[in-house]
Amino acid sequence: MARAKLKADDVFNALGDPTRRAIVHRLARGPSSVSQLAQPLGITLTGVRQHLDVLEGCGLVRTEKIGRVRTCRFDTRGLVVIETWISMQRSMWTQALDNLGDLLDQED
Amino acid sequence: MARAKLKADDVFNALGDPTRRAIVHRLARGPSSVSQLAQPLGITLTGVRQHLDVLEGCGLVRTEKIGRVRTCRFDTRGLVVIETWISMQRSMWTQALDNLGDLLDQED
DNA sequence: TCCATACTGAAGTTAAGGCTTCAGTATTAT
DNA sequence: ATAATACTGAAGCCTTAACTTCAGTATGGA
Repeated sequence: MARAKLKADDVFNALGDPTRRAIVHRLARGPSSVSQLAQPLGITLTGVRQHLDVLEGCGLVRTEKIGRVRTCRFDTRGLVVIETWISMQRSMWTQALDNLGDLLDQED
Repeated sequence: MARAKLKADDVFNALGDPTRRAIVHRLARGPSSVSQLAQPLGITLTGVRQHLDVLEGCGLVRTEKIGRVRTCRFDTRGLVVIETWISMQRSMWTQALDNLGDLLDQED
């Protein structure tokens, strides 16, 4: 099944949870199995699995199951999505400031 | 009262909510009163107020009350915080890939 | 002065989501 | 073949947080 279009909403929602942020942070340092992720987090494998679903769904993590081990990797696609969102807000804001400046220049 | 240090955790948490993202998006286009924010969102003033507290607390919005009107403005400080977090993860990931490459080169 | 506007704060409701347990399945090791 | 490992899925618990109502306060206009 092909992956649906990645949404900034979903990425922010995913990173809004501290445990998921910890997982991303961990995976940025290198790949890991589900068990390895679970251990330092102090939550069950099931809990980790649920977070991985969310993270995979928004392009922050990719996973691959080989044998009985699922290997999880950092995925930059999710980051790209929010980087785009952020620069969008920034440019709108700059634009708004410019417009205000123009108005002020026109005064008198 | 001075503002506490801004945390990436708080900014992501703030942007994890669709209504708050809508508020930020709106304010990036220019300042707005609380009432003006509430109207298109279809929630009460009180609801908006609560979101503004969160957004102000993490440096995504600044507000200023003049007379009976509170004017809300976009604030880029919050964005800077997460931009930093993002580039941190990216650089860790790049580093991890480099290390892997070195290991592979050493083989044989 | 009287009323409308613009917001604020405390308190309650409710739904979502983060986590668990438990009972599986599939894979690897002995 | 047996047992241990590594994970999965369904179901439920339970806290958090997004929202509301309602009863204010302060400001601005007629």
